Amino acid sequence: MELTDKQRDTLDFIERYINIHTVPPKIQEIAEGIGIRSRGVAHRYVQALRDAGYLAVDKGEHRGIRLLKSNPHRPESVLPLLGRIAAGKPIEAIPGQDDLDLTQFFGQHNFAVQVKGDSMIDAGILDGDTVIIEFRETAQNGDIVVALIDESETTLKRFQRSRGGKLIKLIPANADMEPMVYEAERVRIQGVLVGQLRRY
Amino acid sequence: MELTDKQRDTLDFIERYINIHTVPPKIQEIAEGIGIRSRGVAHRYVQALRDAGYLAVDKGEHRGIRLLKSNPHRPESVLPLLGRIAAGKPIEAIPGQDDLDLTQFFGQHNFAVQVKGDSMIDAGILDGDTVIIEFRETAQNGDIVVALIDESETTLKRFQRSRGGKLIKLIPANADMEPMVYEAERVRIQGVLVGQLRRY
DNA sequence: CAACAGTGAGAACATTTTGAGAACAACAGA
DNA sequence: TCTGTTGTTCTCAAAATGTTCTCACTGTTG
Repeated sequence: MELTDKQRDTLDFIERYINIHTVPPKIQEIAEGIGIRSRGVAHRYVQALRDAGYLAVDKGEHRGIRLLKSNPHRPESVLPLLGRIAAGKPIEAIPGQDDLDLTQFFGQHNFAVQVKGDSMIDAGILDGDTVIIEFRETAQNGDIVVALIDESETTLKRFQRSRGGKLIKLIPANADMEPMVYEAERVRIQGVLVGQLRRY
Repeated sequence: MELTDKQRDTLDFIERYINIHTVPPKIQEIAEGIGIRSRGVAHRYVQALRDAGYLAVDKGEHRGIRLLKSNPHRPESVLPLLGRIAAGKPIEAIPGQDDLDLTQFFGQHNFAVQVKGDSMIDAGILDGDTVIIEFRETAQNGDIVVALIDESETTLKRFQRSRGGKLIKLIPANADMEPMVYEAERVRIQGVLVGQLRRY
C-alpha cells in the first residue's frame, strides 16, 4: 500500500525525532510535529503506518512506537568542512577532508562543563565557553585537566608534574595569575580537556 | 521493559549526581533533583530502574544505590553538561540545563571552516580552530563574519557598517592588526559566526 | 450530482504515568 | 539508648497519554 503525503510526513517526523531524542515521540508531539492539532488524527496516521508495516506499536504504552524500516543514513553529526580561511586569502580547500565529524566528542567517557572565569584566557578558553572533558585519572605534562583539590575545589588548569611526581603544578593560562603547587596526594585528576566549543 | 520519561530523568540525575559528588544521592535528593516533593515517588522510580537492571540497591542502606549500566537513551548529539567550573569552586550545577545539545550546529545552512592565522586571537579564536558559519548575506554590527572582498579574498573579521552603510569596516581581534575599511560594494557577506570548536 | 479518498477537529473513554503524603521500618550518630 | 534521618510500602488522586469515534471540509472522479 502506498503512503499518503501526511503519512509520509508522519514517518519522516518520527525518524527525525528518534534520531534526535533516541526515544520515540508521543502522539501529541507527532501532531505538533506535522502541524496539526488533533491527537486523534496523528494516531490515525500512526495506525496507517503500522498497517503498512513501517512501525510497531505497543498498545496503550506511552512512547510505544518502534521503527521497523529506518533510513540508515545519519548526516546529523557531520558538517561540511569547506576549507581553511585566512586573512586575505580565499577559502582554501583541504584535500581529503570534506566533512567535520563530531562523534569523537560524544564518547562514552566524555562530558561537558561550562567554564567560568578567565583563568585560561591565554589558551583561548573564555568565560562561558563549554569544554569537553574525557574522564581520566591520569594526565601528561602539558595537558589541560579538571583537577579536584583536597576533595573540595575543582579547577581547570594546565597540568605539570615535578620533583619526580611528588609535586603537581597547576598553571593558569593568564598572565595575571600565578601557578599553584600542591603535593600529589592533594590533587585528583577528574578528566582531560579534549575539546572546546563556543556558541555565538 | 522500556523506561518512562521520569524513569529516564531519574537515571540521568543519578548519573550526574555521582559524576559530581562521587557518591550516590539520597532518595530525598533524587526527588528534588527531578522536581517532585514525594520521597515515595522517587523511591518508586528507583525500584523501576532496579527492576529494569540499571541499578543495584542495598536495601535499607543510606545512599545504597549503585549504577550497573549507563543510560542507553543518551542521544549521540547530546553530551551530559555537568555544570560550571570555576577556579577554586566545586563544579556548580546549572539548574534546568542538563544536556549539551549540538544539533543547532548542524542546521541546513551551516558549514564549518578551519581558521588559519591569528587575526581573531583576542576573541579566543586561535590558529587551527574550526568555526561554524551560518550562510547569510547580511550581518549586524558586531557580528563576526566571513567576508569576501573584491570577489577574491576571504577573511574572518568583526563586521561594522559606517557612513550610513556606504562603508564597511572589518575589524580584526588582534592588537597588532589594523581594521580594514572598504566601500560596501566591494564586500560580500558569506556567513556569520555561530559557533566555534577546538580539538586537543 | 453522488461517491470517495484524504485531511482535520475534537469529544469521550480507558489506561498509563505521575504526584502527594501517611505510616512504618531501618539506619546513623550522639 | 534515644532521636532525627533515611528508606520502604501503601493508598488515593490527578494528569497525561493512547485509543476510538463522529462530524466536517476539500478536491477528485465517474
